[in-house]
Amino acid sequence: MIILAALAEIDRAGLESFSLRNLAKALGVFPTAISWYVPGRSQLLAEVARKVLEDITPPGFHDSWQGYLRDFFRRFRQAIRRHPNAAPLIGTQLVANPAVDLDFIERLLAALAHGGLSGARLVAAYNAVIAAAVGFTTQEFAPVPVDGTDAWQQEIRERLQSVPATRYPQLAQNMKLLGNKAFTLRWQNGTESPLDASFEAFVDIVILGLEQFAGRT
Amino acid sequence: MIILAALAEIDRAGLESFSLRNLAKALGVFPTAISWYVPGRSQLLAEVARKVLEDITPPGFHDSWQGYLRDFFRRFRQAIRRHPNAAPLIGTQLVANPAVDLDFIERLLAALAHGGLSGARLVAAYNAVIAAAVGFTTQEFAPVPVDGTDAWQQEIRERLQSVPATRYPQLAQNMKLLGNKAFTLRWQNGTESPLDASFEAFVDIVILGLEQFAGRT
DNA sequence: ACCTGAACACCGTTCAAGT
DNA sequence: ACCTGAACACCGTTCAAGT
Repeated sequence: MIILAALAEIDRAGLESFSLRNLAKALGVFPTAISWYVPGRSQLLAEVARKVLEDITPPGFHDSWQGYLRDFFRRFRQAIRRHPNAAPLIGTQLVANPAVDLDFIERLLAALAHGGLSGARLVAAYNAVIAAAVGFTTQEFAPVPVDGTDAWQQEIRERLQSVPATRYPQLAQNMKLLGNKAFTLRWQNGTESPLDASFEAFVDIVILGLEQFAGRT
Repeated sequence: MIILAALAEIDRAGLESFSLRNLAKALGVFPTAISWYVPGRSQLLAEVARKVLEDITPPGFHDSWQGYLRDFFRRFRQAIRRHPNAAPLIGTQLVANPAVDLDFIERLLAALAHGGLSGARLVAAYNAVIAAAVGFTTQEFAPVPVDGTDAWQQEIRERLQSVPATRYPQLAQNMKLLGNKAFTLRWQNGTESPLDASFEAFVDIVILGLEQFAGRT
């Protein structure tokens, strides 16, 4: 399967240096042979994104719709954790996938309907769940700049430590908690420094919000 | 300013076809002249992403921390709405920006602290807000595949309409509400078909969730 | 059906040279 | 300080040709 080979290439060498020619080389084949299997580069990457997210539909029964959502969020993150180099593909390629997994959507809608949602509010809640899952994971596993040297890391660290407490009281006070743990204040991504606690809290927040949203008339 | 020129190029021709050589041509200059101003292509795109998100810090005073958050979410979306072609840059380039806007972070933390959060829970809430904003907008404005022809659109539409109601009751029942309005079931993105109502509901859900999260011991 | 092989129009980045 | 100009090693995609 050419999609698996492409994903393996991305896992190995990263998305930045991925090319159809390198893929062809890895397969021991001429560059132009790829074109026979795949209509184009972007379509191949879209297939890779789908491959990464396959099998995230929570199986079996759950004690509650909240439990189902929690299970989904964790599976979604786990899927990207296995292929962090492909993370940038997720946010962009998921737009409108003709062969999207209808079973997945049906079950997610069913869970939300079980929570008391229907109609336009059900659709809004569905979008909220997808947006939340995509947002956290793409951020957590977003690639560090190629210039991610030690000097570069040190610079961010020092910049955060030397923040003036008079102008930035919250930043100064929570400096140690924020460093490498808060989005836009990190020098490593989720591969090296996972945000487990933050993710669990995020899932809590979204589910709590959905509960309230469902409870309102 | 070269960053503005790059952004204008992306607005005009799209991110897919953006290249340093095209940018040079638009500036009436030799391709290699670009290298004098910018260390590399990816750094330039990172600067573009920052440019798009500048001035999203809500100004002045707000009646509540919830109001502040709501204002932020809307401003964030508005910023991307102005440059939808640059949307794919947001999710991936925001990782760890050395010259990130500290004023923005301080004020967001202050708003959340005002809501009763502190310490690790404050950091988690901060991450939740960023993840939420990034997630919805990158999804909403994610580029349609280059193959987004009429035939392609028609295919998704028909596929959704012919869903078997026995196996997919939720999908079948909410078919009209989901088509072009639910993530992964759209054939247009936010530029042509904005998800205003869904976004406002999403903001509600996140803020409601944060209220609950802050209220728990 | 599947791959080779040559070719085309591009691309980012280098480095020396000009002014 | 700022740009030219030539060059390098790449890239995706085409199209005809082979088997």
